[in-house]
Amino acid sequence: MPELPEVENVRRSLQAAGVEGSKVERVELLRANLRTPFDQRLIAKTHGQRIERVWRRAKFLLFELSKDAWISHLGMTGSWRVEPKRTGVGFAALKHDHIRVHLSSGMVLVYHDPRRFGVFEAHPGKDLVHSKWLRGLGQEPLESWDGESLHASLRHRESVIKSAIMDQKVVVGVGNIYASEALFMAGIRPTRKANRVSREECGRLAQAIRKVLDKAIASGGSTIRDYRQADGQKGEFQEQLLVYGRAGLSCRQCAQPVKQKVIGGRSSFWCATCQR
DNA sequence: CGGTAGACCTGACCGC
DNA sequence: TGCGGTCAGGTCTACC
Repeated sequence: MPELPEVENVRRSLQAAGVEGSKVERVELLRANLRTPFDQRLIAKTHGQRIERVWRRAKFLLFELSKDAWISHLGMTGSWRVEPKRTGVGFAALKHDHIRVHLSSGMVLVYHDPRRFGVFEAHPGKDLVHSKWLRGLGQEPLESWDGESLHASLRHRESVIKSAIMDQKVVVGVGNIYASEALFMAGIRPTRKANRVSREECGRLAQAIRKVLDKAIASGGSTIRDYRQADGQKGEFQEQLLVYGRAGLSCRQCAQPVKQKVIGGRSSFWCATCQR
């Protein structure tokens, strides 16, 4: 489900719900694992700590606590939802709710994930740079990153450009939807070899990546099926998609039918006229 | 090292 | 109504 814009909107909606500054009473685990087994002892050690800051690195949500930290990844279908303080009977757990974080304010943060490709891990100490999940990640596209930097990473790449920009070592946050979108915006075919994308084209592509991610963040992300912000709101960027999911429909730029094919195992969309 | 197929998991949808 | 096949926003691993 979630690429950078979706994760960023979850982060903002958690922030808006007042999660930062609240105290963790208890993390209730409704099963033993997601993609990886929970370390119950490490998680229990975070009871009583305050959530100081919720931030994001790549597609990871990071909860910085008083002493330790939690790392959360939403995989394909993960979501966090905020259940407000409730007097009397609480909320019933839904199918696929796996984690309930009880805050002392009475608020409950619920992690829901049907396919369980997500990750939830407590990390001892606040210094997350050594976490195995974050090690080796490339640069944040919305910070100091540009076409030069992209060009340098792609120069010796033999893979196709679409796979390359989805590689989190090259640049983080771009997934299957925004890869197709950015390549369309830059006029580059997804099947082109990465090392055949010129410096100028890398400039346009880096710009396109930044632009599409920015716009998607501003629209609350793309809700294709599961994705929700923590307050339950859907995103709206799916209305503005140029090629993703539009196979056979006419290109918004030239009216030719949009093409679709599996590239690197993922469904990919492009316009053969507008993209070279 | 780089590249790619397969694995992980559930649910929705389509054709028979 | 049921069954089998396909597909889905991500990443790890095994293998060449």
